[in-house]
Amino acid sequence: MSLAAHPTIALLQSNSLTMVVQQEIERAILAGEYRPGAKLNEAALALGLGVSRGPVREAFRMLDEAGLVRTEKNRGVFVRDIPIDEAVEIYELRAAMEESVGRRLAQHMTVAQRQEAEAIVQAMEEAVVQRDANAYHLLNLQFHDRLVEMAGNRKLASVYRKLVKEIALFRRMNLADESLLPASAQAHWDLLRAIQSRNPEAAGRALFEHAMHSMARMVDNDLARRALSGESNT
Amino acid sequence: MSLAAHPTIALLQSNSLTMVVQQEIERAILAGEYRPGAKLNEAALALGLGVSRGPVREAFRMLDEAGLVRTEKNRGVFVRDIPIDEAVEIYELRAAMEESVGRRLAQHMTVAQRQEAEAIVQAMEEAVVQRDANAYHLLNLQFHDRLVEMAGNRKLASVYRKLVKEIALFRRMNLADESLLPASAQAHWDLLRAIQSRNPEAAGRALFEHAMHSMARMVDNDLARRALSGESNT
DNA sequence: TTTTTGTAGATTGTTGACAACTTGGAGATT
DNA sequence: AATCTCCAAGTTGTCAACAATCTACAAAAA
Repeated sequence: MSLAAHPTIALLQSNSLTMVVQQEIERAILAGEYRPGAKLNEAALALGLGVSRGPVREAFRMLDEAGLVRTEKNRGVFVRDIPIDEAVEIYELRAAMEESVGRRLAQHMTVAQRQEAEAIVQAMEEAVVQRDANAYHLLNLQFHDRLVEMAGNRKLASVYRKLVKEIALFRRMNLADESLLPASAQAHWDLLRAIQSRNPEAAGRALFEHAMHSMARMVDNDLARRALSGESNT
Repeated sequence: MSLAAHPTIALLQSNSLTMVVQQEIERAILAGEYRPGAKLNEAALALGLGVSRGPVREAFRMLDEAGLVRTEKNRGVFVRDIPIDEAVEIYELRAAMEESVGRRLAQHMTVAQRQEAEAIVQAMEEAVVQRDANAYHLLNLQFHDRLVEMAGNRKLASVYRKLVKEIALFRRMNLADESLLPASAQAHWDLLRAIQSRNPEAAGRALFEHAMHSMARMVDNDLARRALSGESNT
């Protein structure tokens, strides 16, 4: 029986109810269907998904460990509200990881990989022309995700993706100013050029600076928004 | 009611049964009471801890997400057996993080922090004199953990600690050759000197190289052991 | 009015029971 | 002997009920 496990079989094997529930709640959170800080009601979720509370609770424990929700004993589970300080910390960590990615890619990136990355940046250019900030944002995520994966360190890729999910929770992460998109697209061509230079230090530094730059933009956005809405901190 | 919550109260609040169970299983795994690959029996654990299977299952989901166990549907939960490839990946990621730590420490480490770190290395020297490889190992872990914490990025510290736990699962991680300890202690003085130089790049590189060096030693150890016991791969 | 106390309803924490699945072996078949 | 089939025991997956806790509101006290 050494049939290469049929995909459907693998699907059924990994899909305990808990897994399905976990993925669904995670999807809903990342899609913004629950606001940061919102309370997740066990019984209501269980009812909505047609399962009992057991699997929902198990899914909660996974999401808690992953940093997407926070649990208060006897009070419930809440979508995490990432404070700006933590968002900054995540960006800094991510920058360090991307630097490492840049170094590795400068040494090992294949032609096919470079072409794939170029295709994504090309698509970003089109999103810029069409003034589609949302599409641009998704392509941007995809670009960096692909680079990280191409670096060939699965553990790094896995941690990176968890960080990206947490960042997505940051309240004001969202909409980049449309006028900045053209420059941003160009910056991604520059990243590819730096990698193509085959100079690990230069490529690493380029990706590092790029990440720190986008952190700075996030902080600016946050400060501006905070000033507008007259909030104080958090 | 702004009494600073009494510690005991805080304790009881954070300690649902699930948390207690999770910590206990984690402790047992990291203490080596269960071999990598060993099966964890839900009912037996629940009985042993005096709780029902629910909290045990929830703890399993947390440990799975943390990478300490692996779950196979309908078959059970097993202590993860980290393959050498993944151990290498973790070391590489850790090296990138430590480089970042070194840079930050070179810029911000206080005198008190430096003295604390020096005290740890001093204790390492004593462990060397006493040929206490176990104590040395613990001090080594503590040294790096403190440096990471001193860098001031809590997210980085949290991810770092998770990586250290996973590495601890690697079968052949353990016992450093006793004859290598003196040189290793000296290497830690060198790390502190590099940080003290206030040159971020140099300090980062020093910590990076140190981490990569200990990865290389681990790989060598693994190869040697594998050759001895006539295994092939995994 | 303001604060405190008490209580009902809602929610979470935990448990035990049942269903579904896997595993290992006894007996049948080749 | 080797292989197959089937079954029983053990284990995990899921559920529903009960216990413990929190929350909100109304009534009582200051």
